[in-house]
Amino acid sequence: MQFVTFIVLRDTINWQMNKDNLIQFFQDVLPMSAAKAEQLAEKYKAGKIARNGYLLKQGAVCNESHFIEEGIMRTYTYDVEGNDVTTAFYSKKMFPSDLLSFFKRIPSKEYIQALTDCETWYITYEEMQDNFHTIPEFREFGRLNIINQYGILKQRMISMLQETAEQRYLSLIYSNPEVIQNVPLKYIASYLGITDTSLSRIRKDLVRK
Amino acid sequence: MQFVTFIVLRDTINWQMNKDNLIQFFQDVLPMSAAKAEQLAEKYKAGKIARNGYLLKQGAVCNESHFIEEGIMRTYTYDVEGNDVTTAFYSKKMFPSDLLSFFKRIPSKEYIQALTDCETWYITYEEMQDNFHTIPEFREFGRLNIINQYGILKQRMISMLQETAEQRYLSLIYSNPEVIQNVPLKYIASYLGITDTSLSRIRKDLVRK
DNA sequence: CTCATTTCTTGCCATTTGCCAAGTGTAAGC
DNA sequence: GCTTACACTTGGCAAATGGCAAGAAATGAG
Repeated sequence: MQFVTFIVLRDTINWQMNKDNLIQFFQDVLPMSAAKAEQLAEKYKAGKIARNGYLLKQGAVCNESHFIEEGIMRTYTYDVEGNDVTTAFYSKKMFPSDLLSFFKRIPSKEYIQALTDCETWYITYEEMQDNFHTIPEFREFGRLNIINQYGILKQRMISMLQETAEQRYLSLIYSNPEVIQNVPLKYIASYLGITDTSLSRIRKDLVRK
Repeated sequence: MQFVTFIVLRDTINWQMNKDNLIQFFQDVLPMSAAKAEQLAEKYKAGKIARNGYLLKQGAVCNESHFIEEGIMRTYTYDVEGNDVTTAFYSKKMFPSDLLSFFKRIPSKEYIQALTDCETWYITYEEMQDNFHTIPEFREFGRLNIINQYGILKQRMISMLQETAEQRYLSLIYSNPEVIQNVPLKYIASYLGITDTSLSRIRKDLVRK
């Protein structure tokens, strides 16, 4: 319903997404002038993925790097028993992508799925390579962005080592409240490394406290 | 004892480490001629860290990128309760480093400690930056190496999500048998995300099987 | 609106793991 | 040799989590 309203507005007043979030993101990752950030942003095109659609499927080579303007996505794979395992959630201003597949040009092991209707800014691998070669700031941004992704992943791994499922759940609420509102509990549970049954109990206990 | 013998050899017959492992590593990460790989390897210097010594301490900026020729290291931090949490083990042909600290020039949150006497090849941040600017293959190697580290970390996180502690222990034995032989059980346990008591029991059960 | 499906909760019981403490074995220093 | 750490194992019990199944609640399709 919300999305329908949005479409109407779009058609009626010729609304279009602006790149402010993207531009700001460049500047947050790597200090640069607004003009330079706008120059980088110009390379990105608008994309849309409908709810339950896929940005990437297992076996395909990830060929686009997306920045989420609006919506929520998740990445997941299947474990040896065939269970669906959510490895990450992405919302506004995040970069859903299989870096390994994208940069090494190898088939991805995971799916990237839209959990709500999504709008993104994206650039293809070839375009990114071109820009890497011709714009030093782009190259540097790309490198720092990978490092940041690495840092996020590392933090997540440490939290798996040393925090209880309840603490991890609270951290997720704090860092990504949108996800809690919009995502089925079973996905959140597998992201936390527990079953949906256990997560349901954890939530019950939290209400009591 | 082994190490003492080694020193004697070194002094007696003027033995010196050769860079074959390092050269091979460059070629494994990024296809290139042997001559080019040797050129990159020339930039690296020999380093030694004695058992229980530190390659990096919390609060310091990681300023060297090491490749392990011989020995075992671990990275660890302290959690909120002050417990020592091992986040990774490194042995031959691996890259112990805090990438986040190294590339973003920020204080590290972790310690990198030698668990045995170690020999490495290393390069400083400044040297690496110079080489990035002047040798395209070095830049490309650096980027792919980061991506590979990201892939390793991701695989480890997925294993935390979907495997039991026993499976993770067996995987570690398979992938890094040296570690099992040389590292106190408590470090291995915290790496696996369990207590040393639990790991001891898991080992007992494995013997029975 | 109705029906079917999915999502979420709950109870029961088994398994895993944690916590604490005692005990054994081993290596290093005096 | 003796003592002192340290590493590892083991037992007992508590807490966390999983597996299974039933049922309630919410959602979606027609």
